[in-house]
Amino acid sequence: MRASQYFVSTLKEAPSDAEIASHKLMLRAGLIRKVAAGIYTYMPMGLRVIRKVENIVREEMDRAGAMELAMPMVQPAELWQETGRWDKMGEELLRFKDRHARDFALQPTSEEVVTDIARQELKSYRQLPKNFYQIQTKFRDERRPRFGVMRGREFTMKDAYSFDRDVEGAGRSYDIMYAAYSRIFDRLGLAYRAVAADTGAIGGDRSHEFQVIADTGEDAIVYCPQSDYAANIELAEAVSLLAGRVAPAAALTRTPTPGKATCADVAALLGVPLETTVKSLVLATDDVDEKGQPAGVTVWLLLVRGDHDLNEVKAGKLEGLKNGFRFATEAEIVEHFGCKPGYLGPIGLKKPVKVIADRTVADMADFICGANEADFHFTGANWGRDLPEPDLIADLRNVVEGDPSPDGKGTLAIQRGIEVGHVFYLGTKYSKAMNATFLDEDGRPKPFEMGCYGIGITRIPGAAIEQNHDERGIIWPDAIAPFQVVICPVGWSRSEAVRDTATALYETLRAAGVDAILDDRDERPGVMFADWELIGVPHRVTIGDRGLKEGQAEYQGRRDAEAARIAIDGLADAVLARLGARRGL
RNA sequence: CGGGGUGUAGCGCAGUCCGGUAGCGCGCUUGCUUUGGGAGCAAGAUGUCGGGGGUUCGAAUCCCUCCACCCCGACCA
Repeated sequence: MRASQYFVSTLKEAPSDAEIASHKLMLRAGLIRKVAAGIYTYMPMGLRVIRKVENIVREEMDRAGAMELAMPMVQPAELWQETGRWDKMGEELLRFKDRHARDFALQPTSEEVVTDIARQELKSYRQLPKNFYQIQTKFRDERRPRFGVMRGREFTMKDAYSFDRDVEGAGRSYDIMYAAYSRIFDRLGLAYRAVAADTGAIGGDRSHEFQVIADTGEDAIVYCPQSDYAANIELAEAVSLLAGRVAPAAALTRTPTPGKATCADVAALLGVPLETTVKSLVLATDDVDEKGQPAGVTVWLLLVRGDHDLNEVKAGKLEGLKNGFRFATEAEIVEHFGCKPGYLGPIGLKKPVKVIADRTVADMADFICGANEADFHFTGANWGRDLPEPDLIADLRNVVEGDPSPDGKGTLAIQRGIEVGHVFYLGTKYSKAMNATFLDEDGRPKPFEMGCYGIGITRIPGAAIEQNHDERGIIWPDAIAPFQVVICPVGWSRSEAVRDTATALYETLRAAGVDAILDDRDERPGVMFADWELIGVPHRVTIGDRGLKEGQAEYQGRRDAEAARIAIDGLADAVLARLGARRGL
């Protein structure tokens, strides 16, 4: 490609609505242009990156035995009504009517359509397993699109759906996809981690997220450097930090703590470690009777250690809370505790509440908690002696750096990550809802065991940039760079020798199958260097009269501090060798 | 959806408080000079001041209203 015939559109300053590095750099490098909130045009330079990502994904999906198809972006309401998602999904599902006033939706995912295909096409266990995938535009009408392509409304996703005859088969399909995803992210050249994830409303026990490691990631991922344990923060199991409860050593004492409403303030006032305090969180559930009518409110007191945070996902899985909970109102709190928030605790309740203690809290002795009286806390509180044992002991908190790994093999570390892939065992949720069955060996119809597997294609460039950039711009991994190498001739219009040498190198690289771009725009070197460093091309060859006089050109890797000199004699081979080293050839 | 903020040239911004008919930098066009890290000089082009309504002799500026976009939060099979 010759730059003069291509479209290079860089900006010195980023539009003010861009916040994070990847968004700013993608706009500045001319990869994307915004059309509306969360909706972007992929400019030629950006589309090259997307295509390279797609091709790697496609190759590995095909290698894993999946088959590509393309399902419609516009899907009829009828299919979505079969699974109930037409009504259950929120406004992320963009619904609209056609000219005949029939209801349609823009697909955010395609379980319904693919399950419909399966029930029509897959009649026998002999046809199983099957895995269908597509690389298709998705639409989710996010309440708040942000971060450019990281959380857009329109985006491209690779979504795959496996169909198996039984749970074991579905497990094999899942493992095949897990392995394919690992190959994909290896080839993309990104630092990533596969972590166990919460299975959400669908249930089941198999779900992994593929997270690209980046400090700016939205997700917290937990892993154990000493073992293969890895999970996202919602799921990561927090064990008790205490070996067991020790005997009480202190007397229960009502202690004045005027104006100290937080655990940190109380600990500071009393000159004790934060780890000796207990934090009280009050939740409420709205009960219903057999007829579904409102039947009062149950108030729950959740206790975590002062330095820990409540994990709402874990709380939401507990008996009594799993049908939905909310934070209690101040009126409900006063009614049950006789006190406003800030000095709440499990001792001296006005009305009964359900007490759930985190595992660590349940093992604590001589702890500090609110006295249910403004400006007072109890010190020296002990289970059994000063208050009844909790109604339930559960894992309620987020793990923190340094916690013991739940597999007992070391201590946990935490990194930030950007979710770019997700593999998920679905079971028969959709096949049962849509009556999608096949005839098994025994001649009986059985619902398909399904799995779904997504990769956020358009999110990957953003994640790659978050992970790999510097003050000058993007630093693409070779596999997804818009161009592998740029040739920068200094003095294109005034030196025939430069022109000839640069063109010869370009032709040779192209003939060797290298994705090279020749910057024949006749720009000054500073402009060329700044543009290609911003765009993030990983390799650069500079050719100028100054070097030619000495029979030399220059090579500089995007991460290199300085350029290296290369003899003109054998230039193409030397460049190919450097590209090969990075390409692993 | 709750809270906060911003809309002025392709991009970044000033001007708004205190009303007088729109400006700066970058980019763009032309010419000359320059030529290894975003060149210099000169001459130019580019605006429904987000839309609508109102007040006023006069509105980017004051008032009302609608819209778009951004940030924080909530939400995110």
